[in-house]
Amino acid sequence: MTGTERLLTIGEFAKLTHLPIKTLHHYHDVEVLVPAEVDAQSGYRRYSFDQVAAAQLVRRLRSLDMPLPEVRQALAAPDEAARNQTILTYLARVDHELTQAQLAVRSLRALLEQQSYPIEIEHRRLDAMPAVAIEASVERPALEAWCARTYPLLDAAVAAAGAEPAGPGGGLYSDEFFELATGRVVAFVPTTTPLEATDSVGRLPGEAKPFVVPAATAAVAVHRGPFDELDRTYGALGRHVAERSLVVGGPVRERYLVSPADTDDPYELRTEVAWPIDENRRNP
Amino acid sequence: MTGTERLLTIGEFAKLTHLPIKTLHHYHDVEVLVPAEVDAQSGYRRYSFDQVAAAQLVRRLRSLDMPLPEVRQALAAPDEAARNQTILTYLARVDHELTQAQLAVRSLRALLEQQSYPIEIEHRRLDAMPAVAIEASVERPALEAWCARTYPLLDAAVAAAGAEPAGPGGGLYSDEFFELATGRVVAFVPTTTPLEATDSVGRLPGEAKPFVVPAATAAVAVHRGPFDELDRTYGALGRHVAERSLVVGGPVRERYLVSPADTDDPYELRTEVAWPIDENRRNP
DNA sequence: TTGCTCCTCACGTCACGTGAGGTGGC
DNA sequence: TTGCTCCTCACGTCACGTGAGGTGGC
Repeated sequence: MTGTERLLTIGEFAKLTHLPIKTLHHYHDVEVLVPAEVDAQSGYRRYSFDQVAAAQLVRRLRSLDMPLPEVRQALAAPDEAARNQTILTYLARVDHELTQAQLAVRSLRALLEQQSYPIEIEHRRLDAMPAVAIEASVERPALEAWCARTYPLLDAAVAAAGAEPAGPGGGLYSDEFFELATGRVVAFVPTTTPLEATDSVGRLPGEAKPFVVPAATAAVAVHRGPFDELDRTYGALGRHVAERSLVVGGPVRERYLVSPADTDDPYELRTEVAWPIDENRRNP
Repeated sequence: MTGTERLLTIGEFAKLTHLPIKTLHHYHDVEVLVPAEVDAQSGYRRYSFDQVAAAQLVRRLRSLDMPLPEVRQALAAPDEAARNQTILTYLARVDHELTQAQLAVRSLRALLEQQSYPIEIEHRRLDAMPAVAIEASVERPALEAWCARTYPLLDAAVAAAGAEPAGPGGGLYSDEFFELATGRVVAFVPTTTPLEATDSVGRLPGEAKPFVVPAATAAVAVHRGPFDELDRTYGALGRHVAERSLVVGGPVRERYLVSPADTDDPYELRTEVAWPIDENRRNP
């Protein structure tokens, strides 16, 4: 019996942690779980008992699909409080995604049972609107989080300018956003009067800028329900436009009549989708 | 205006369905969504309006992580009823997994908050037990489903033999099962008396065979809670055994004192884990 | 005619899993 | 000494994503 604790072979460690050997190899490669000791001659990995707890944590985090780089960071946290904070933040994200997924299941069941409402489309003249806007290149999966950050900034900018919002916020979506899954998005909040560009320090904080949502004629429909069902409304609008050989006249715009800021129930959401058309031209 | 409906370019189709062009390419490659028409000269893909609904279904199924081969099968179903059945079956699976994931989140939160109970280990002599058993090579992720199928078969076999179960069912788990994530598993249900091998037709239905769970001395602990937290108990047992330089004497065995057949709440589950040890030998 | 859209092909990514072929340890 | 455990290395998998380099369509 020496003072040094017994070390475990990779096979023993696998049995204790319920992590397959090949997975442990991988975690060594990417430095998520580095063995306490590696035999210089044979290359045999040896793990300490103290690594069992870490390995079990990795297994749990991976079962919740935390990416390995994030797992590595969590394990490398300076103290337990910091580590727990990282993990709890991630768990909040997972919680939210699980709720979304459950809604998606419900939604798909409803779709299969033909419970979906008919989509009504009308043509409407949209007047130009003064607004405050933030523009960015956004990746599709990050859109929701981006909006959650951006609209409060816009509201703050409107308030800071001493103005009033003139209606619900909205967004313009470039074609690339849909075709390449990443592209320009303009988020705007309309104002009663046009704002001037920053003429005194702090007038429009952050990236917010005065903006005019251009006038347009558009095919318009109101989408009811969660954002990830928007494809149904887009499909109906696109079909409507294409069947009539109408020419698209600019980026699609959405207005958030009932937004996530107004309700927690995705089925209460109301989104106006406007598909601008060029009245002076037709497709052959 | 001809009788043929207008077809959509891939860009238009992407916009309507919210599927990126690159993803549509991939779905063409693997024949999940084959364009209605492909221009022989240019290779340009053309999609029909009728494909929009299918594409939206694919998007929804993929957002729920249905593998593409399954998506293809669902779309290829002979009629709508068959298609819906396939999808609903999958949705039930997803529902279950989402619930499990939510439990995993809760469990991890509890772990971080140190809410875990202490694990008590005792050494115990386990007598040999007559039983009925089914043996198979099982992959780790499929274990739960395999057990759900197998134990009812064993119960039926015991009943068919006119015998009585002599206690809760259990399993023997080979080392490869843990180390390679796939290996031999024996599921058994103990019987009051030894059964004879099939001596009349139908005596022991299916793959069920008479079996004797060998006697052993073991370090034993009772695990409380969901199966995917079993690594905690395995870690404690493994540490206990290794620290005392005990030699492992055969496959780990579990007994399902309170099993999923008895409760729907994973926190009510009780699993006895026995780690056999060889009393006549010691590690150096 | 000029952009713009679309094309193919090869390679990258993420987290492993799957052998092949070979060596170390009790 | 014989298995058994463990090793590395290269390649495969799944569902795309990322350029490079090039052509078609209005």
